[in-house]
Order: sequence, then C-alpha cells, then structure tokens
Amino acid sequence: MMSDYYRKNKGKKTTPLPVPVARVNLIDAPYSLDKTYDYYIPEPLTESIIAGGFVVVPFGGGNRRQIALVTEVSDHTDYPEFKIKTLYGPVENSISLTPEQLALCVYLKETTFCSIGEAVRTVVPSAALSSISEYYEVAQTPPMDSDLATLSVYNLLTKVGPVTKERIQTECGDEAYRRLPQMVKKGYITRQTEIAGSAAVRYQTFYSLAKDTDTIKAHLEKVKRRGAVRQAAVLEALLECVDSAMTSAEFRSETGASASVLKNLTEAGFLKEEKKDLYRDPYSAQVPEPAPDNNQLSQEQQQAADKIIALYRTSEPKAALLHGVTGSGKTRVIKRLIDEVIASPPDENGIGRAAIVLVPEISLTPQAVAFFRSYYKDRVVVLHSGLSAGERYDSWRRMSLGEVDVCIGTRSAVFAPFPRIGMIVIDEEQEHTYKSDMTPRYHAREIARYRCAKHNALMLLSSATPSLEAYRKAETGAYTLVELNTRYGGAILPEVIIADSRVDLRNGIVGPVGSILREEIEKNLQKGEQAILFLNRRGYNRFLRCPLCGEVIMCPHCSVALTFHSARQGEGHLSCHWCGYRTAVPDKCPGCGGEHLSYEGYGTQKVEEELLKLFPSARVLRLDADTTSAKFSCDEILNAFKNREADILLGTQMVTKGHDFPGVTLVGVLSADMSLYLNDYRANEETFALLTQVIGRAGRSDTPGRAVIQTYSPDHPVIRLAAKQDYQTFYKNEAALRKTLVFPPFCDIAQLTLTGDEETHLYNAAIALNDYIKSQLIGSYKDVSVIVTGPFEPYQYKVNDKYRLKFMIKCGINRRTRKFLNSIMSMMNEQAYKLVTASLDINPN
DNA sequence: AGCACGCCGACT
DNA sequence: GTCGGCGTGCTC
Repeated sequence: MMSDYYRKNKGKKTTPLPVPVARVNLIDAPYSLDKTYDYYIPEPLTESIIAGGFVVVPFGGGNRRQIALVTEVSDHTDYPEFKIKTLYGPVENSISLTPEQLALCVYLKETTFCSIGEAVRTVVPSAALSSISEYYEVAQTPPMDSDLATLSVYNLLTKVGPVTKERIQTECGDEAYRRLPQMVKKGYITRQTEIAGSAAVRYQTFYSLAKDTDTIKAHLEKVKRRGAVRQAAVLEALLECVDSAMTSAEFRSETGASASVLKNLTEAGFLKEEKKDLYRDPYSAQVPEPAPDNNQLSQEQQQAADKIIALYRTSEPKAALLHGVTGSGKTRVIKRLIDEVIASPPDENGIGRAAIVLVPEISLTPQAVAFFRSYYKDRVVVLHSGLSAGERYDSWRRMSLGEVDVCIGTRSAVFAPFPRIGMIVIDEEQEHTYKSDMTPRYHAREIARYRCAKHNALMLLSSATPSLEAYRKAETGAYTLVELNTRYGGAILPEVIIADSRVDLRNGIVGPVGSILREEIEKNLQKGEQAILFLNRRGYNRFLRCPLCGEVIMCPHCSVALTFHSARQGEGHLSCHWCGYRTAVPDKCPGCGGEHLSYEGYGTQKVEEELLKLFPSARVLRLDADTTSAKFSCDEILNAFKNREADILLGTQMVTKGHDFPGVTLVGVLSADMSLYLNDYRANEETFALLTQVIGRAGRSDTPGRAVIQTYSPDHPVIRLAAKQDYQTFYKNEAALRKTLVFPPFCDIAQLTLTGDEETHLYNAAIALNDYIKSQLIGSYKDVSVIVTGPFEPYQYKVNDKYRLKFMIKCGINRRTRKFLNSIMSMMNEQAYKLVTASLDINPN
C-alpha cells in the first residue's frame, strides 16, 4: 500500500525533484482540506500554467476531478515522488486572478480564517468562475432480472438522458441513490463530469411574485401553518427582495429552496417566471439624474478638499478621516476628490486611476449613482449583491478592462477589480454593514486599507459620527483627520427637547408617544408641517424595567441589559447576549424592590395604530421592512412623503439616511433607550450615531426644526451629548470606558463558534478545546496575552437542529495571535472532532 | 467533503 | 459465501 510505504519512509529525507510543479488550493474544499497541494505540470503545458490560473486536478483515492487555483509555480516539491500526481490541465476559457487578486485571496484566508475557495468567490463574481458538474449516463442495458433500484435508474436515464445525482435521488429514491457507485461498477451507467463554462450566462430565468402583496402575505401565513418551510422562505425572500425578482440560484443560496419548490409555487400561480436580458443597466430608468451643478465648494469644504488632495498627490498609501457634522456637505468634497483622481495621468499602458465609493446599504445606491452619473455619465458602474449574476459580471469586466473609472457599491464593491486604484471612499464609515456576517467575515475597511497599500492609493473614511476605531486611528496619527464643522448653506441645528418618559409613566400616560411629543406633533399638524418619527428596529428586543426607579435589569457581569426570552415551553427567562448569563425573571426590582416590572419594546405597526388613534386626521406613512417589499416602494414612500402626501413618516433606520425633506420641521425619537440598552459593547456608540443622524434630519432647510427625544434616562451622557452633537466629548468618554473594560479599539475580539448536531459531542469538543487553549497559553503560546471567556451557549443556541457554543477571545490581532488562533482551528479539524465544526469571527457585529 | 478500505452481521 | 452498513483514515 502506498500509504504504508509512506509511513515507513516518513522519517527519511527525500530529494527534491527538479521538475515544474504547480502549488494549488482546491476551490470546493472544506476548510480542513484547504491546504496547498503539489501537482506535476505535464510537459506541453509548462508555459500555460501560471499563478492565479485555474486548473483541473485529480484528487483523492478516486481521482475525482477538482478545480483548483494555482497559487505558485515552482521547480521543485518537498513531497516524495510517488505521492505526486500530474494535473489534467487548465480550465478552458477561464479567467485568471491578477497578482493582486491572488494576494487578496491569501490575505482573506489569513485574516478571516476562510478557505481559499471562499475567498476566490468573494473577490471574483460567481459568473466568472467555472464549476464542475456531475451527471450519470446510460452505458449498457442491465439484465431484466436486476433489482428495482437499478431498473428505475436505468429507465430514468434512457427517458431523459444525462441526469444529476440529486435528480436521481428525488425521482428514484434514496435506495437507488445509495447504489449508484455499484451500478457504475457493474457497467450499466457511467458517471461523467463536466466543467460548466464561466460567463456563459446570457439569459437568466427570474422569478417574481404573481399576485399582489396582500394575497401573497395571506398565502405565506397559510404555508407557514402548513409547515412548508422552504415555500415560506421563498415568499419571504421575494417580499424583501430589492428588485422583486430572483434567480433560482439566488433562492438556493438564500433560502435553500430547490427548483421543485419554485415549480410548485409557479404552478400554484404565486410566482411567475420571466427570462431577462442579462446586460441591462439596472439604474438607467430608476432615479432621474439631477442637473449637475458646478459643485461650488464653501471655503471650509475647499480647505478640506485641498488637504486631502495634497495627501493623495504624495502617491503613497494614505488614509484620511473626513469628519463632518450632519449636513456639512461631505459628498461635495468627495466629488471634488474624484475629479482629482480620474484626472491623474495614465500609466504606460494608458490606464488611468479609478475611485471606489462604498455606501452602507443597497437602498442608498440609486441616489449615489444618480448624483455621480450627473457628472461622470457612463463612466460610473454599480456593484452590489442586489444585481443579477450577469449584471455583476458585466460591471466587473468593464472595471477590469479599465473602461470605467468610478464604482459605487456596497461592502462587496471594495473588491472592484480596477487595474489602478486612486482612492477608496467609505461613506458613513461607522456603519456595521461594512463588516460581512458571512464567511469570509471581512471588514471592508481592512480590505480597503490593504488594497490602498498595494495601489499607493488613498483611503478616505467619511462620517458625521466616526467609529471609535477610526477616530482613534486619527487621534494617534495613523489617519489624517479632516474636519467640517459648519452646516452647509447656513442651516442651523434643531432645538433638541429631551422628553423624560418617567414623568408620563407616573402620570399614567402610556404608549409609544409621550405627552411632549404629542403636543409637538399637534403643533405641526396645525401648521401643516411634516414630522418624522423614528423607531429603532431593534425595539423588538424586549427587556425589563422597573417603572418606579426607571432602572433596567442588567447583567451582573456585563454592562448590558438582560434580554427577555419567552421560551417555547415553560417560563421565559432573562439572558445576557454578551457573556451567556441566564436567570429567571425576577418578581421584584433588584434595585428598589418595586413589584411591577414592565416589559419594554414595541414595533412600528403598534405605533402606527397608536398614531391614528391620537391624530385621526393625520396622514401617516410607515416605512419599514414590511411596507417596502415591492420594487422600489421604499423610494415611492419617500417620494410620496417628499411631495407632502403625508404628514407623518414613521420608520426605522431607513428614514435616517440620505433624502432631504424640506417640509420636515419635527423629528421624534420614540425611544432612545432601545439601542442604549442593547446587548452590545457598541450600544453607546450606535445610540450616539443614530441620535446624531436623526437630529440632523430636522432643520436642514431655512425653517428651524425641533427634535424630541423620548427616554427613560434623560440624564444619560450619551443622550445629552448627542443632543448637543458633541462628538469629541462622546469620544473621550467612550474611549476611556472601552479602555478600562478592554474592548475594541483597545483590543480585538475573536469570536469562536463551535457547531454540531449533537449536544454531547459539542460539549465534549468545547471542554477539550478549553483545555487545549489553557495548555497552549501556558505552553507554546505563553507569550500571547488574551482574555478567554467561554464556552457559553449563545442566544441562538439551537438553529436548524444544530447547536452552537461560543468562546470570546479578547486579544490584539497580529501575526502571533493569528497563529495561535490558527492552531485552535487546526486542533478542531482533527479527526476526533469531526462532528463539530469551528469558525472564527474577528470583531463580530 | 467524498471516497476507499476493512471489519461486522444478515441474507440468498 | 456475499452483500451492504458503517467506522476510520486520507486526500499532493
């Protein structure tokens, strides 16, 4: 046996062979298999196999054909000759990664602990990648007396031709599926593999809703009751979908629904199929381009622009933080900088420098695109996950070829494949959406920093309320700080009224709209002026408060509120999302002994009802995930409000961004506490950012505005400081707090999650891992200083019949700690823990 | 992950 | 005897 031979000779030194070898990583390999493998390059191909290219290799005992990425071409290998196989050849008609993209993939793997395949899929659009498909074909007729399974497979194959094994499983049953290898062995059928070409997608079938929203929602309820999980997921996905149409591939990845689910729904008349042209421009007709003005800058804006331009002209990797109060015209400064970037002289190949502008969410791209297109016309492309595979690939190719020079997009656009980047702008830099919550769990800021270093480009972070991470970098001099302190056009900040909800409570006024806010809304309605009411989305989280002293029940070990969970069976309990602490619901307030603890937290719908009760004559528009299901209805609602078709706009996050409403003179925050007592060390930061933005919504025009903030903690410094828009003091306080409690930016948090199907295995693995970590920290990794908490059961302890346990590892991320974390990952990949998988998330949201 | 190999019980 | 189930180990 080969492996026996290898075991026997393992100790002996092997002579490296002077032969061309391709060092590759498999594209479809699980993390535990994502290592480099060496393959001989056959003689005639020595010229055509290059690093960054994709090849087909034989892999494993059965020499299965696998697609692999060549990471290096070498003239020797350290492996014994008998172990090495010869690669089959390059993937035909395939793209190659540029050296930068290849390096980016390796960087992603090292920093986010993903596989190379996962990295490749984020750096390159899926339409550009080839994949291996497997199918079965008839070979020879089995004898008539063969078993039923064999005959049914044979019949299927003769009837419909080549078929995938999944289809055999659904049509012929598990028994037949299990016995496929046997049938192949007997020679009745053959297994074929085919490399599905890349970029062959010209047309794609899109599915969209065939009935109106209400009918669909009614059906959704029915489907849910019936327990048809996949159908429900498909309908929900479509209701939430930005352009209300999705491809079957998107359904599969987002909901796990197979084609048959789609077929059923289509036949039942709830979905319709539609073939769409791939290369449409998703934004051509959507938002009218504003007339380009001359982008006249104020003196302050000009100075800011000059300072950043000077930085850009050094042609060295630089980073700047543009901190401008709400309404200070940061976009104009950015526009001025893009002018500078695209006017840079082209290189020897005639390729100029390009700019990438990132925005926090898809719904903000249409306006941004319209704004920049008004200046740069068709030299602007869009890139975000709401595009179809073809659209994405089209944008991507145009950028690769250097045909365009501005890219607007969400997080994933940070990978825009421009051959020469001049600047990467991250707008609203503090937004959590810049951190990916799927593997690879990267942060766009880190990728931007890496790419700017490679391109000698400028990274520009822009925000009214910078993240603590960014501002600290600015403070320590790593980023150049550029500030805009005056609101554009002389607009003044609104008068901020902090409404103490405890007073209402004592006077028996209950409900989401308190007495002060009621009065102010009344005034507005009388004057015919508009109002925006803001409700934090996370208000659905329920926590306990004592109405007597106003105290929220906190975790005894953390500075966060405990969240109420109603268990499916039995009593509810309180738990801390942060450390995993759990306790029964107390019957008295632990602070003052008050006996009537109240549950806090309500949704937009309830508030809408309340508003209609309080102000029967008011026209109310609601903007949240429920009302923005159909295509562009978010824009429709906002436009209707802008055209004064309603008096009150009630909504979630969405109302805080973009869009100017000249008619709005009142802004109300229904409960500032909801985000304040969020189970997260970033609660203060998020609350401050949120309030600052909301307040900035009022009083943009010449009419002075008012902002009412309802809170149970009227003296909370975060609320006070947000009311004054005093970022500096907020930063100083918060930074001091984080420093003493050891939280980012003063450390990094590596969140390690163990997932398994069985609780016993999971717990055993967690215990073993805990021991391993402890032993390493007094052994080989004695030098790394970390704070480890865990294992604990997270809120989502059981999801989809899988259990998970978490560890929190506070550390400073550097080469050494990454190595330590890596050793943890490889320890978990050992044979003994096969039933448990580990994943790491650095600085999770 | 997938697959081969090898050892065990149940059956023509 | 042989088929097929499942535990174990390996993939350049």
